[in-house]
Formats: sequence, C-alpha cells, structure tokens
Amino acid sequence: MFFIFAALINVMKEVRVRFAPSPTGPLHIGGVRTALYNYLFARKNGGKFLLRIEDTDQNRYVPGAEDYIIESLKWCGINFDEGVSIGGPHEPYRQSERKHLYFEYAEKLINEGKAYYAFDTPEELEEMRERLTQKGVATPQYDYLSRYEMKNSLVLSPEDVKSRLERGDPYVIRVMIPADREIKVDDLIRGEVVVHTSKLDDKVLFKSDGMPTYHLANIVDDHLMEITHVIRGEEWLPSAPLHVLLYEYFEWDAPQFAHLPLLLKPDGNGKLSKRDGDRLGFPVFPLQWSDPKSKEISSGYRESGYLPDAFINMLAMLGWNPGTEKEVFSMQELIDAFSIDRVQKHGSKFDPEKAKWYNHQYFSVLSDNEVAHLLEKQLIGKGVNADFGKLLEISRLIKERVTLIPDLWEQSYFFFKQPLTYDEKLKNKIWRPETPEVLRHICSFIEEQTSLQSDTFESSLKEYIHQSGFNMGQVMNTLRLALVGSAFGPGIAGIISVLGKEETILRINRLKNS
RNA sequence: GGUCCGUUCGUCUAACGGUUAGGACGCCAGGUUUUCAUCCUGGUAAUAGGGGUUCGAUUCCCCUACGGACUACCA
Repeated sequence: MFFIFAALINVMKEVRVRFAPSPTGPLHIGGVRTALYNYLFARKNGGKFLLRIEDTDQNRYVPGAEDYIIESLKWCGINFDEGVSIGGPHEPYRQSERKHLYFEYAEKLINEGKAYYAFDTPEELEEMRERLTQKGVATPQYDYLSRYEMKNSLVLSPEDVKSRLERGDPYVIRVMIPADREIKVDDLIRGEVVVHTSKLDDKVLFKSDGMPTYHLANIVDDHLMEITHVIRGEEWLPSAPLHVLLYEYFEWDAPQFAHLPLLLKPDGNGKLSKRDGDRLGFPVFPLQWSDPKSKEISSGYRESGYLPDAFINMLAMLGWNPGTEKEVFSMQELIDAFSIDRVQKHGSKFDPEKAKWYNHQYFSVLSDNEVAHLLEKQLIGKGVNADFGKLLEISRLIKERVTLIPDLWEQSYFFFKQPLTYDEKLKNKIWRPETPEVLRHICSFIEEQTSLQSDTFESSLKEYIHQSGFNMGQVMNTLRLALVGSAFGPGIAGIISVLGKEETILRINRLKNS
C-alpha cells in the first residue's frame, strides 16, 4: 500500500531537470549533448527544463561565455523553460547572484556536527599531503584520519575558533564524512554504485572567498529549484556519493541521478577536446568562438555550414539509440522516442564523417524553397544578386549534391559567373578539329527551341545529337566545358534551362573563340 | 598509486539465455548519371582473454587484460 502511494506521488510530481554549465569558455559538443538529453527527457515527460549558470569560481569566469551558451542552445533548438535571461519562479538562476543564500546551509551543517571550519593554509595542506605520502598512505587526503591533525574547529578550542572568526582569518567549511559507511548512488544508467566513505575526503563546501563550491551550490540549488532528475556527465560520478550524503545531511529527498558517458576523440583514446578538432579538422563547438584573451578562433558547426537539425540528430545518436533502425529524427521525433534507459554506458568516439552524412541527409529532404533561401544568403555574402525563381530552379538541381551550406556556392557559382578558365584535362580529352563546327550546329539548334523546359528539352537535345551523328559524350562534355568550365555539376540540359538561350550561346561562342 | 565506471565489425550501434550476431557510417566492387557528386545493388568486417553457471551464453557471475573518468578553497 505504501509503495503504491509513494509511486503515485512520484508519478504526479512534475519532472524538472537542469543544464548547469559554468561560463568558463565556449560550450563543447559534449555539453550540448548533455543539454539535449536533459531537454529531451523533460519534454518527453511533460516536465520543465532549466538553465542555471554555475559561476561560483570567479577566477575562471570568461566574458561572453554565458551569452555563447544561450545562443548555442537557441541555435540548436534546445529551448529552456526557466533560467538565466528568461527568468522563472526560482530567480535568480546565476549562482553568483545567489551568493547570499549558501552560507546558512553550510552553517546549519556545522551546528549539527556535519561540517566544520578549517583554517589550514594552502602550504599546510601541501605539507599534510607530503607527510602522508612519506608515511606510505595510499590516498593522502583531508579525511577521517588526517583531519584531527589539522587546524580546524574539531581540534582547536572553541575560544580559538571564535577569535579567529572574529579576527576575520580566512577559513573554509568542510563537510565531515563519516568514517565507516557505505553510500549507495542509484543511477538511472549504471544501476547501483556503492562507495565506502573511507575513500571520500572532507570536501570544501564553502570557500574562503565567500562563495560555495560546486558541491554545496548544486545541492542547495537543485533542492530549492525542485530538480527531480540530475542528468550530467560521467565526470561527476565520483563525487555523486558526496552529493547523496549531503542530501541526507540536509534531510532532503535526493533527485534521481543519471551519469552520461563521455564523448571521446575520433582516433585513439580519451575525451574529446578542442585540440582534436584543430588536429583533425572538424568543429568541436556548436558556434564559432573567439577567445577574448588569446583572440584565438575556434570553428563552429553553424559557421561550417551544418544545419542545426542535422547537428542535433547526429549528437542525439551518439550514446543513445531508439532500439529501431530509424536514424533520421526531427526534434519532435527524438522527444517521442527518447528514454534514459537506452542511453549507453560507455563513451562514444566522435565521428566527423557521420556528422557530414547527417547533414547531407537533411539537405536532400529540404524543400526547394528552403534550399533557395540558404543559397540566397550565400549569394548575398558573395555580392551576387539573383531572381528568387531562378534560385528555386538551381536549388532543385543541386540540393542532392550538397553536404555543407558552402557547397551551395561551390555547386552553383557557374550559374552566376562565366567560366574564366577551362579545365585543360577535359579540353584535351574532348577537343577535336571538328568541334567548332559541331558547336555551331548545337547553337542553332538551341536558337530554334521554343522552350528550354529541362525535362522535354533534354530528350530533344539528345535526339538532335543522335540524329546528327555526333558523338554524344563528346558533345555533352564540350557543352559542359563551355558552360561550367570543368567536369562537374548537374545535367547539361538543366544547366542550359537555367542559363537561358542567350547566355548559353554566349558561353559556347566564348569557348569556340578561346 | 587509489576509487569508480566501462569493453559487440575501423566507428556509432541492435540482439533484454536459443539469430547464418542485424543495421548505419567509412572502405571496396558493380550499376545508373555519356561529367562529378548523389542514388541503387553487392561485398569487407565484431562479441578483449580465461574460468564458471546453464541443455545452451554476446547476454548472468568471477578473474585477468585493456580503456576511461575522478583524485583542488575548478566546475
């Protein structure tokens, strides 16, 4: 009976998840994936997704990083319901602005004997580690063994502690980890993870600069913001037992945990880093980032010409799969299909080729109209004006030949510019003494046409070449040389149809006279 | 070093004890496109190793190996 009731409450409770990056630089695609899985989970369960900025480390703050994160999520179509920049019922969503509320929680723990003041200097901490290492201690750390040899409120007299605090001596607040207990972390992806407290250390909860550490801030905020599921990277798994213990210390219900596997570098081992992108030539960030200090520029998926939906689809499939053979998913389809228990346990090597494949897939299903708009934007960047109707025709001809947005220009520039040079290899291969004569005939044939509609025109052109006894390959390739300048591009009839009579004949004559 | 997590084709993965171990990317070959790309067809290729449990293990357990994360007054 109790269990049924408890389960019911659980079902009725609104799902609330958060993405909580720290603004220390651009968001890496692993971070985007974490945000995506949180988003999908929230939407799938009819819950809320919030964005919280964890900026408790003032030293690592990078200007522009927060805006970058917000813009990235926006580009990806990962919309949040509450958070920085849009507000919500639990404002503020930036931890630096919540600074005032953390101390009382740390103090409460001290009053209950679950935490303590520590006055050790960095040098003293270093000495302690040194000393323990000398003694052959396997894990030299501030813990249930070493804390009684340090300068903290557990060993100092109450008077001493009081006067140090009144004097304004720098101090931190450390959690007191029990000596001999097992902490169980129930993870949605990994099952039960058990850690003995003797392996944990008395982590700092509150820093001497008056800011909480991640460990304190994330527990307090997740509780206050009523977070039900903490979905985060695997790098947090080792500190999850501490977090579970803190929930227990505060007598709060702990959220469900799910620790996501990492994104690994395409070659070799280890987690994907910015360096891998530079080295292997693919973006590691959603948007281009220019470092405010070093001025160094890192490429982004958006600027490289990826479509956001394709990028998201690719990322979603790295470490999760629906259990079917379907691979192309819209965001809504991802939401419908998503479930946390189909998330992989192990890390995934990132595959830049697959990213391109996804983008190509998305291009081929885009409407002519959508492609034409993308092409139009490219042309504006090149200073080329063109009639939209013409762009539609061109889009239809080239969209299946395009992988990235810049390919639109690569595949279509010859529609807007006469070829200035001719591919020598192709020219040598097809040019014959009679070629100019043949071209003259082709020109007059084109001249006579009443319509250049590509479907009908193509067959009549071929018919004409065939009946005239010309070599089909030679004529077609020569036309290609005249119109495009080299051996690539869509079918000749389609090109002529877009170019029109006048321009086609102009280009043919230009080749003839070259 | 310690703690924790992990391990199916080169890569992403399916197979919740019984399959000729399936799909996708890549690669290779053929076809279509009288160009190039696309596209189509086919091919290549995997259960890390060793022990158990079981009539039967990719699947459950143990050990080994290998890989990864963490090990700050960073998140």
